Amino acid sequence: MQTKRNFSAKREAIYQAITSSNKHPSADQVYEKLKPEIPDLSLGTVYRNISVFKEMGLVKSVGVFNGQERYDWDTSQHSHFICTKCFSITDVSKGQSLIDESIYGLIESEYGACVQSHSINFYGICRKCRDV
Amino acid sequence: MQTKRNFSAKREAIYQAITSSNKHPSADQVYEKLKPEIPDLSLGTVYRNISVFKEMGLVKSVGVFNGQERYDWDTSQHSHFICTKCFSITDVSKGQSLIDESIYGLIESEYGACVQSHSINFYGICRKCRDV
DNA sequence: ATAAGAATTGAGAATGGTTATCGTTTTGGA
DNA sequence: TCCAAAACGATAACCATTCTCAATTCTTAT
Repeated sequence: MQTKRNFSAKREAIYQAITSSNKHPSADQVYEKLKPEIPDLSLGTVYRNISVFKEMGLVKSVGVFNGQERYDWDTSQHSHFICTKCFSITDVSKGQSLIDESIYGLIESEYGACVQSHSINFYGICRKCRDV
Repeated sequence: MQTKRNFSAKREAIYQAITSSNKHPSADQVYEKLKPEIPDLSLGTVYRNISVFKEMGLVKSVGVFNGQERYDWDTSQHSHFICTKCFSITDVSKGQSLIDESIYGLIESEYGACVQSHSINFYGICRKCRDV
């Protein structure tokens, strides 16, 4: 019954850093978070392993905000709220579908495209930034 | 009755390059498009003027795809289909709202955030790439 | 245990999109 | 015309990300 992943110590730490919160960190944020406990960690290693996670389907990109790509360990369909001031990202509408996916068929018939997924982002000012 | 913008020749050309199609070009695509007719155009000027357009509200960002920011002259609410192979961007659902904006209020009450806008992107393979 | 080969890593160089700098040119009033 | 502001080209700087490569660490068969 060996389902445990066979990750290297650093890969495991990077994966934990991403999955241990819902902050949707950038590569650099993962790096800064781990630096204290793993002083000999290289930023390149963080990027390299995030690429691995993406290929494995364990992690996906939320998008590029403020110049940095942000990552999400929750690959199920949900939306995000992005603060345009501090660029914090919050999960929204977990479990509920905000759009009727019959729109996929409409787009396919109108444009001849093959629609595979969609993303919905909300933008505004988060509570913290608003309370300043 | 002087509503004509007072754009410099190059600013006007850059604006025309963006508004004359629905391709949602990147800065570099604008530059390459104009280069033949304006040989002494600088890429920096393209970036500079797009920033001006953004500040004026004439143009907004569609997002960063394949490492390049893409721009849209149509600032009304609509969605986009992005081909994950060639990164072409197509307008979708012009005129129709795909989500119930009452969700704005729900997000605001649940997270204390101030929601100002949203974007919906569809991803897949466009007709051209599919027909290859 | 051990050796060979594969996978992983750190350090730093390279890349590429975007922004900033600066000296020059152009523009638009007074 | 004259002057200040705006816009420009060229290029350097910036910064997130990717790549390179030699060194290190795992795997696994023997």
